[in-house]
Amino acid sequence: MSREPVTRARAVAVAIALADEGGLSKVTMRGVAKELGVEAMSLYHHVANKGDLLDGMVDGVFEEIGRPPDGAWRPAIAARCHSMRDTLNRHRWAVGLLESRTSPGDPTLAHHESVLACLRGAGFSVRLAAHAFAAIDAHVIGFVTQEVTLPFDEDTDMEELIAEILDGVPEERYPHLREMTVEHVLQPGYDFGDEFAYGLDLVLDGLERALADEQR
Amino acid sequence: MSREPVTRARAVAVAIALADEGGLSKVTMRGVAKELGVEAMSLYHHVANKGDLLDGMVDGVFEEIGRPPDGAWRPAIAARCHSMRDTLNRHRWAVGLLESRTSPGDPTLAHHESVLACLRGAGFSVRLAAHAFAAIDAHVIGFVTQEVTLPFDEDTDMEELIAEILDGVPEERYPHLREMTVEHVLQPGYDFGDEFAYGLDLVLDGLERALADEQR
DNA sequence: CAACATAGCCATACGTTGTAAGGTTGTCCA
DNA sequence: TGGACAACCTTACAACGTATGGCTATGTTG
Repeated sequence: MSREPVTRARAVAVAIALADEGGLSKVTMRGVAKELGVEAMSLYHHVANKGDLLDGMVDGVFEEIGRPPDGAWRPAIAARCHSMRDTLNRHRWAVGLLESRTSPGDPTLAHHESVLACLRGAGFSVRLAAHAFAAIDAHVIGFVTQEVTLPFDEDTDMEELIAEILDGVPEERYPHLREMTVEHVLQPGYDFGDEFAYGLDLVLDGLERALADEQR
Repeated sequence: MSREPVTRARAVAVAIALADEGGLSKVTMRGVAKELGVEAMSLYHHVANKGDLLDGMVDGVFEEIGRPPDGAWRPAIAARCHSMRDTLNRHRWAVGLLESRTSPGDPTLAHHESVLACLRGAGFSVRLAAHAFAAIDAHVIGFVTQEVTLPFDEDTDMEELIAEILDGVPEERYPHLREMTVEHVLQPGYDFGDEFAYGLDLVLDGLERALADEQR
């Protein structure tokens, strides 16, 4: 394919592209190598093993996530959370990797550092910043996990999907699930993605209050 | 190993046990079969394919999660969230499966039904119940995802781990990360798990307020 | 009782995976 | 000129999911 020399960065970039278009299962040493115009074993001169390649992909994703901009902490954090959600949705395979790879590289650490800096700079104590950090990322990661599990393939036949869903959710057995599906989820204009901002506000509201308490 | 006839339920149970002790990668058709005293292909008379087996594992996990008990909604929901966290921690492979398997079985649907029933029974409107449902599970799933990624293997040499961490988090490059590690995380008595309740309260506080608003 | 269907299990085989071990080629410096 | 080194390749292996096609008990039916 290409003729530039192989590098770790190029291998990671190709792996990300492959995963984007065909899921994580498309990321094989042979597949990445072929895309680079090279044989599988040649990759081992640039990455230690497949795990190392996956670690690189995680770092690549974190590099894409916008850091909290300057200014008041709340809009700054909200912006980076929305950016994180967008990025993780653009790379649907990434949420899964987050929890299997446990050796963060520099881009990942640097991103976390920037979030922490934003909070501490806004007057959060170390303790409250720790609370905030965990709660905020839990919401983002958890929400995207739910989002990625939804049975939408971006272009699915809605009629058909609806029939299928209602078929799998019989009235008698799951009355409340059914009620929510029919009266809310299937209503025109409903978008599960909107729940993201709602939940995020819940968390940020609480943190705002906690910060005020702390500074009282 | 065993001589009772193979069933889907037994296969799923063995798969869960294997995953618990050695991670998801120990779950192979051959491995599960051997544990049942049978050859790999025999499993296909009881599960459609490996994906079906994994779906069964997810359902098995949801069966283990306690449903919201009777009584006031807030303690009920909190109890089921703590139960969910405990269960997902007992089966560390499960969070990863949640987001890759998209065809919930009856135990999974029934569990969600029970949560929804709790909220609706407490007076949540359909719309607010939808907000709550998404926000609550986002927190639980997201938090456990973070938890599972932590570099603790339940019995790791702390001294060594600390040195390793501090080595990977140089003062100059990640001052806030360093500060948090040294002044907070590495302090005696610190337990990341405690952040779970804090974040959950943030979410539940917000929902309580929203419910009050709604009923005003 | 004989004939046959079915359920449950197994043997063999194929293509794909990660990667160990070692071989080839080309470039650059002593 | 020679020799080190980097980049790449070839071959090979064990383990994976599963398609295909058996085998063998048990039970059902004429």
